[in-house]
Amino acid sequence: MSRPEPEKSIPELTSVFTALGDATRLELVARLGSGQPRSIVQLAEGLEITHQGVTKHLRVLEKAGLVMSERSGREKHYRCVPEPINDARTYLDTVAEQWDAALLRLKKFVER
Amino acid sequence: MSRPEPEKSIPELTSVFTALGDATRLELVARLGSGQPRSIVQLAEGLEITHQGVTKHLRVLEKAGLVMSERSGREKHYRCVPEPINDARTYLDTVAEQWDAALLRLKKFVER
DNA sequence: GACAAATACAACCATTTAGTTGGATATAAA
DNA sequence: TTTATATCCAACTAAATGGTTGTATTTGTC
Repeated sequence: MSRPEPEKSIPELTSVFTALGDATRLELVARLGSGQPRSIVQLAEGLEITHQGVTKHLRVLEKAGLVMSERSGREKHYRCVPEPINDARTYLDTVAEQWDAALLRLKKFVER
Repeated sequence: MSRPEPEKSIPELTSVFTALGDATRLELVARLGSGQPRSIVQLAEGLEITHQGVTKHLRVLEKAGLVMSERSGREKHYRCVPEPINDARTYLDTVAEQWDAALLRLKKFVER
């Protein structure tokens, strides 16, 4: 009945969703989930945009808190940070629950 | 171990995430979850943007498949459509699982 | 030391986005 | 029938976004 009370602030949530709202970044997210931390060139492998383009996408992910980076020699290694994804998941859970309930109420209402 | 194989296409997913990546639209999503279908003016109530602005946001939500609209007299009523939210949820579930596993592997690796 | 590789910084461009305003159209209410 | 309400369309603006290029800096390799 009550609206979703997010644990994280709305701005934090929107920045996570915005970060996920791009095909290239979803690809990076997928790549970072399949193993060790990876450098920018590694992550850019096979993508048809420049390294700079990838760097920008990684910065978006980093600002949203989805990844962390660490310098190692001349390379910069990015790794995934699961917490924000889980926050977003939790939020979507409550929204989905709310919407399902709303639809149930509506159905009953239509049946008089 | 394998990357998330989305049920829905990547473009569909990104448009859902993009639609959720805005505070006003998250607010609309919350409002639509708490009851009957609502008109544009009803949805715009209390928001400090114009009706046209709200209309635009609703169109983004509709293109992403998150809401449906139906004319009723001079009003247009919007209601929630849960499926895309659930698709997004499912996707985040697999990503989170993948990331947790990646972090576990990394931890074990660091411990030699 | 010279050269190659990985990243960083800055400027630039085209497109999209969030928002506005103004005027038109359709419907409901007086 | 006049008037008010709800939406729609189109044009416009400012800012953000996704991408590029060029140059510089650091670091590893020969």
